[in-house]
Amino acid sequence: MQNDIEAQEPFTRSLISSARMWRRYLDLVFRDLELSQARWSVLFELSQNEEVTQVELARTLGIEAATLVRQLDGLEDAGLIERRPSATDRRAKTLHLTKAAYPLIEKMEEMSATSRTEILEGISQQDLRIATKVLSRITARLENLSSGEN
Amino acid sequence: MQNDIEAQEPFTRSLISSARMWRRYLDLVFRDLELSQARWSVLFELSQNEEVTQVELARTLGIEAATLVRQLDGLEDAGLIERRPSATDRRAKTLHLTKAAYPLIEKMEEMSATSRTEILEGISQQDLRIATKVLSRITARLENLSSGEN
DNA sequence: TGCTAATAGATGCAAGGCTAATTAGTGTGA
DNA sequence: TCACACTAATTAGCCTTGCATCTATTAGCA
Repeated sequence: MQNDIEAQEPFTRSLISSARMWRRYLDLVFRDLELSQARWSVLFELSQNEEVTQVELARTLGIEAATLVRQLDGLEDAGLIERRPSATDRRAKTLHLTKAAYPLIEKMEEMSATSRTEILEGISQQDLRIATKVLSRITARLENLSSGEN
Repeated sequence: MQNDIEAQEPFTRSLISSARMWRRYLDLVFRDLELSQARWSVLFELSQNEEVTQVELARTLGIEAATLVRQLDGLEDAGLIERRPSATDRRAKTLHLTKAAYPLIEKMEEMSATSRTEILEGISQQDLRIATKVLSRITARLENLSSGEN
């Protein structure tokens, strides 16, 4: 079934290092805006789906809730988001973008799309679709593995 | 040419988060050996290609030389590698595995292969090959972009 | 009802990554 | 040959992430 195990090793290396390099490149691109890739992804996710709680947001981002706390602290200090007490659960807080966030998000989305196109240039839509499918599957699998048998 | 730009966004997200999760999983798997994914990848690369200098190794790993320094410090403290002065350039040092490293590398390679198979289970060789190709291409592209236009 | 489990958010600490700056050594062009 | 630019390794300081732990609150069950 897995008779081509050798082919798997380069995959891991490419995955981890390309992700790191991509992140680094985005940090560079966003530098003038004083925001990192990490914070940008929080803002972007919120713009797609506001009013969520921190745990929910952390889950969709695939990071720990504790990690998110710091990003939110920074974004709140920068006046880009607000935490409001949840109406239904006094432990929880819901997250909201401020007015200041919208133009920034728009600009970052542009910059991010531009570099994406730049980086993915020359890769066929077909291949990209397959690669995306493979990566999603891996994410799902790792989610199971990490939580399941802990 | 890029008439399906929308399809690119999910790719970035999947890439960055699957890489993060994969790394986390490997850290967990290696925990008993007191080594992390980061250090393991240094050892593995050295086992493929010994006698290189730090800059060279950093380049093949896709990390900054400054980042590598700390990994090497740790590996040297653990008695797994040695830094020796280069014969041809007094600024440079060449890297070497110690005898203690080999059995450890073998064991880690096994563990790493096992989890790889586990994670990639159910993905066709064909798709995996395409995904690998896409990732390598991205790595190459990012290398150009980051160095080229500073 | 009242005790115990689980959950939401926050905090402390360590690892890994990056950039900027420092030190030592090479190389090159006038 | 000598001054200046470049390169190899290192250090310091910052950000992102993770795990472990804590507090407050909720929810489940006896």
